[in-house]
Amino acid sequence: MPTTARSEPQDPNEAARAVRAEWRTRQLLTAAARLMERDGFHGVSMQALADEAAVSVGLIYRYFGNKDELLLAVIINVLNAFASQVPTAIEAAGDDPVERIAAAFRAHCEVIDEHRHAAVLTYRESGTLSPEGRNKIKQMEVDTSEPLRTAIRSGVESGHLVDVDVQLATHNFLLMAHGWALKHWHLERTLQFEDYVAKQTALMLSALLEPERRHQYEHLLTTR
Amino acid sequence: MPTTARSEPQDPNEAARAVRAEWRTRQLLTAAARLMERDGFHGVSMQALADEAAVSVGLIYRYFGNKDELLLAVIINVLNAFASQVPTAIEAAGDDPVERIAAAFRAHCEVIDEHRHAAVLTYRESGTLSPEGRNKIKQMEVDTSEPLRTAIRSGVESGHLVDVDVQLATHNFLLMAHGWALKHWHLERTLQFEDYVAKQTALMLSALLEPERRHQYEHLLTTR
Amino acid sequence: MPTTARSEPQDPNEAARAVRAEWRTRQLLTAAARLMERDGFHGVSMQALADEAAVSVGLIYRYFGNKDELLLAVIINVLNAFASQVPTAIEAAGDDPVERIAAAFRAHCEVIDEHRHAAVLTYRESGTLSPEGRNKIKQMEVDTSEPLRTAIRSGVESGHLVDVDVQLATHNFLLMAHGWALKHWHLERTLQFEDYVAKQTALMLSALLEPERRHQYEHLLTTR
Amino acid sequence: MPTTARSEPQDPNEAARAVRAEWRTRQLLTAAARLMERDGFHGVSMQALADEAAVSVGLIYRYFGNKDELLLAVIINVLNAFASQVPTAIEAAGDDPVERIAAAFRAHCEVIDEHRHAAVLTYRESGTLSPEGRNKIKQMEVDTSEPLRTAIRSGVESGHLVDVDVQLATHNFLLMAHGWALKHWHLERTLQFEDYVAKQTALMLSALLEPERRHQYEHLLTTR
DNA sequence: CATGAATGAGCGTTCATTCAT
DNA sequence: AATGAATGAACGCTCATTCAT
Repeated sequence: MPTTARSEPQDPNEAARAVRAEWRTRQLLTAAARLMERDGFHGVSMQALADEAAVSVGLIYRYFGNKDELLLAVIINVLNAFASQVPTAIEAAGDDPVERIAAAFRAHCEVIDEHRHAAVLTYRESGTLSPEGRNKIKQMEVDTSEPLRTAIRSGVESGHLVDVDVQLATHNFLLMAHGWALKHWHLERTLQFEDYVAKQTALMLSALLEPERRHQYEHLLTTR
Repeated sequence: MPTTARSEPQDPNEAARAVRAEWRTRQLLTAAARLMERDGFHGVSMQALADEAAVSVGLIYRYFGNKDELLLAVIINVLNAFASQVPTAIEAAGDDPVERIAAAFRAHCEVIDEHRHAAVLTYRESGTLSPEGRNKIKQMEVDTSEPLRTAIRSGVESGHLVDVDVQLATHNFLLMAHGWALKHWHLERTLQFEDYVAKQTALMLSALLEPERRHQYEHLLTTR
Repeated sequence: MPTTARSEPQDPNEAARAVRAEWRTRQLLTAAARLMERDGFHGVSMQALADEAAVSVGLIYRYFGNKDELLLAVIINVLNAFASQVPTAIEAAGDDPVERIAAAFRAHCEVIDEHRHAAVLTYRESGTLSPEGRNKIKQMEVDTSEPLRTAIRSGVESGHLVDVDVQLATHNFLLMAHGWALKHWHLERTLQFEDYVAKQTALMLSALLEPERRHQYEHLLTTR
Repeated sequence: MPTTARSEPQDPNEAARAVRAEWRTRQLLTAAARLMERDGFHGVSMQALADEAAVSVGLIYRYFGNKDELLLAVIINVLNAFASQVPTAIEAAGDDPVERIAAAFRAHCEVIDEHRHAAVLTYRESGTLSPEGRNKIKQMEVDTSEPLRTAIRSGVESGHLVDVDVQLATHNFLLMAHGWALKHWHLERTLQFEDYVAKQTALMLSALLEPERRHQYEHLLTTR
């Protein structure tokens, strides 16, 4: 047992261990998301999760304090994806306020599509979490939707959009993005992701765009 | 001792019993919806439900075969409210296609507001149901949204609305109606029901209305 | 409320009531025996019994204090049949000791065949009874087998039978009689009641009869 | 740290675990048999069983899928004892058909005496089992009684026994063997195992033996 | 680091029994 | 006499969690 303080985690063993741990965490998170979407949080036993991830039950507890923390981690994992992908997508869209809104919405939809397994958990199982967990999620949801909200606010302020309730517009975009995950039976099973995004973008923009700006965004308003 | 001849096979005892049973059912349904919204289906034990409804555990099983059936009944109860309230509201709106759509949307929102406790369960807990239960719900959701869908289709066919994907438009209206129940933390807590309905109606109509028809519906498009 | 002591239950109302009660008791006992044989004592709920007998649950408790008492009554009902049928059959067989034994065995078998439903309960469910109940049954079993035991003892004392252990011989006859009720899968399903009785009688007598007496009982020793 | 190369794929850990599991199974089976004989299958709760075996309820379910399976296992355990002990005893008896029958009967009685707790369950609780379980038991009972049946058939065919119904004779021997477990109150409490076996053997053989063979088997026909 | 046997609180459900009508 | 709604203790069973190895 070394008694010297080490400020640098430079021991190659330790590095390997960290890599291993990271890999395990991801493996467990993925397995958990997959099982929980299919069977719900309460429908997945720790044993089933261990089997799916090909580890022992005990090991799960080395990485997550308890089952609730695991759920929290799964949800946070999705929210982190928003935090990392949405701003990037917005920046890549350039300076045009409307293009940035469209890009933000598309990015939200893409994250949800990629994490379809876990995305529904946000709706379905958030009530299961501890108050602290719920607050954390709540804060993260506010944070991750901030770029979209900001883009909309900029659109209004720049005069590209009509004077709409920014909060409500954000809410609607998010609703539509999550609507893809809920992918309700109302929705034709034949409706593809690209169609969904394009059509919903067109619909929202045709309501939000200042009439005299519409001709600039024909490519967003037409869906063939 | 009845002195009047009755041709109906209605024993007064039996009638009283039926009333009592109906009352119990409603009492249990309400308690279940309230608790389940707060704690989720799995978070509510039958004992807790019995306590909330001030009856014994055993009695619940006289009215509902098991916990799943109780959830099913709670959900069906909401869907029945749609089935009874939405068509009425549409008829009361007269013959104008756009007014009928607005009335249908408002009716959906009202039912959800009245059953706010139970409405979220449709989203959150439908995965818990048996396949048969889920199919029944699915069919009922399709059926109860049919009046709205028909109203939108009529609007398109009469030329009041632009040529939009009817299915998707329905999906969006429903999403917005349920959005009131999910009433996400994104939504200002100060936004009142009337505001929500009016603003969402205005938003959707401003996207769907044929431009030359817009002036007829200023009262729906303006939200003060 | 009559204050005069009545030693005679001669009130016609009361008589009618007694008849009714007797009828109810028999109805319940029969239903209970039938259901319990099929599903076992624990497999029959009071509700199921009430349904089978077409009465209400509550009524059963007017006639039997509780479920255990009902089981006791069903078993006692069979034992009473032994007590009434076996001595009669023995007397009808005349004075010959061997004929009396054969008649006693046949009578035991007949009672078991007639009450096949309830007879198995003696074996299967006697452990369920209260100690007092079990003692009562035990005593009744000893009492009802007494005539058979006495017949065997007479046979030994009169020199018709070899000097066998009377207790054990009785045990064996009873075992064989109950063997018909248990009617194990070992037993060919084609073996009829008459065959069973005749063959078992022949077997036991061929072991018990004094050799020089055998020719007198050819009709009991031959089974075609 | 094993230094010897082992060609068997036997991990010492795994072996130890198997031993432990085997021990647990036996521990639970014994406790279950003991309690179930005293209180009947339905009279024994899983908690009571856990207490008796000094384990937790949950652990029982690691070894037996449910309560019914446990009962099945207890019964099968006895039947396996027949399957292993009866044929051995018969072979040890040599070639004489009558000696083989006597040995088979004695072996049946011995197994029942050793498993007195569990033996009664075959009679009392077989109705509790699932149809599949019952069929399995039925088949095993037929199989385990086959050696005895074969021995009797050989006795008849070799002319040692009179021309008796083999099936029925088997049934009677089995009935007598189980009679020791039921050990009815009719039976003197002072009758010892050896007496019982000897006397019952003598009784059956005196009925089944060809008269001219009897003198060869005086040691089986005399009981003290 | 990794295992999985072991725990026990808590669940959904049943059913003998009571009692107001 | 007869009903059946109502009770609640007790059951079989599950599963998150721990800990000796």
